[in-house]
Amino acid sequence: MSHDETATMARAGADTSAPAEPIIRRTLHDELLERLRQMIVDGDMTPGEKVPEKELCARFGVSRTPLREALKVLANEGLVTLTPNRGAMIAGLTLEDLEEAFPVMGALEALSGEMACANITDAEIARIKQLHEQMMAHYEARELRRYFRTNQKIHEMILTAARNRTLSSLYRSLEGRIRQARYLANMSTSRWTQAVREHERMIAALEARDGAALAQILKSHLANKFETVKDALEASKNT
Amino acid sequence: MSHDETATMARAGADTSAPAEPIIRRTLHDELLERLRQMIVDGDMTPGEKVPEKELCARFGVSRTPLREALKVLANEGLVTLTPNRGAMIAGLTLEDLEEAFPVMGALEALSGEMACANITDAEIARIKQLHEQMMAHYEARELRRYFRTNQKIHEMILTAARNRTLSSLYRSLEGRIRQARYLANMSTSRWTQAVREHERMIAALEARDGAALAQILKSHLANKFETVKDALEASKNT
DNA sequence: ATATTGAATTATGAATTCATTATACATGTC
DNA sequence: GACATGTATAATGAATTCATAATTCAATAT
Repeated sequence: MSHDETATMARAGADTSAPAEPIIRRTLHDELLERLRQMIVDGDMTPGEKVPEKELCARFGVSRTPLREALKVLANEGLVTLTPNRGAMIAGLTLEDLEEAFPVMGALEALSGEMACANITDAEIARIKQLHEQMMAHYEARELRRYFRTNQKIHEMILTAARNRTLSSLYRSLEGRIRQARYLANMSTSRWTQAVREHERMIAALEARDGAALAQILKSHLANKFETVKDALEASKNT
Repeated sequence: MSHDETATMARAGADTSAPAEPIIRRTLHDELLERLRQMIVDGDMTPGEKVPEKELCARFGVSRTPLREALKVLANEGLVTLTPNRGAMIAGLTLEDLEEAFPVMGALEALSGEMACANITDAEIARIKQLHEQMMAHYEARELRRYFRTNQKIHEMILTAARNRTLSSLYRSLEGRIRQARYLANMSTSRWTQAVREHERMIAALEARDGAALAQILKSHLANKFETVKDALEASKNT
């Protein structure tokens, strides 16, 4: 090392006062948690299915410890049920669960709309309108899958505009549980049309920054969604 | 065994079709989870404090595995923060956290009131009125501690009357985090009086089963509570 | 042939062990 | 004397091991 290092430290070497960016280090269980949650929510593992501890360990190349830690957290979130000495199962969604979850989601979604109107920027509104146009195109083309993804993005953005992480995290947690139900296929044309109309009213309320109106629309929009999910659930019961 | 056992099975032996009551067996981590949560919420461990894994293991007489499983869940709930290789700390409640949590709690509490009015039985109303009388007595006697406990019971009962476990669990989770703040001592007399008045209006709305009114009262009641908690937090910051 | 009991197998819950990382302290250099 | 570097200690994350409970399957009795 050169003898004049301290005197010239700030000259050539990296600026130690602005430490690049902290290396993000994650623990295994945290990584697993995210992946498993994604798998369940995306339907890679269907409700009622046992969670094969051993297989998953092999698949992810980890030992049982972090996997089981992740499972405990998922159980706490309600995505899996954990029976002592009998391991983990993917939690199924009963009709009662749905009937409980939806009013709560309604309240949260309404709040999200209200707060979004109070905090959203013009740029964000523009971006949402843009997504809305995209979504309408998917509707015209009857591309259910893409419609759904864009739809979800819009709701995500409204949630983000509410600027409330507590709200976001609670809502996402509930939303994730619903998504398991795979209700997409069951959406009738009339419901779809209705949903699109509601979305148009949403955009209008958002532009006017009319929180109360947006809250109301979101609430009824969710009721519509509830019917779709309920149909799908009852249909799957009969298989 | 007697030869006529199958024919007379229900006679003398235990009735196998109604198996008494299932033995409730809990896992260690589940037990720990509950205890730790209680300890944190009750303030036995103050925010910022490190969680001494080793010591707790000794205290509860368990190994680190179930303890750490419980800590992961608590971290997910937001009660502790878990930094890789640096262990667990009791999560502190910043002012921002509070400002985020309260609107959400408001929405949930309002929903709770609405649903309670739709589902509550006369017996439950009677019980709540009884608790209310008790609480008023504690108010007159200026017994803050007892007042608070009875108060909490009343809110618990309303939540129960809403008949929605999803709602209950979300609300309790938020409520628990707030309770860390130890805002009790800071309640001014005027606020206390105000709170009592609000409670009287609550009871009236509940008896009339006026969901909208109760929702509104609960919401503003919570806003009042928010101010108290905020004061306490700011006061503790200055120490 | 069917049902029930008991042994073998499998898998889970918990403890222990191992390796890695952070913290505390001491020594050396400027 | 202050700061940095190196070393020792302690604690954490993850793997492995161990014990116990559940499931499976075969054998026996009805």
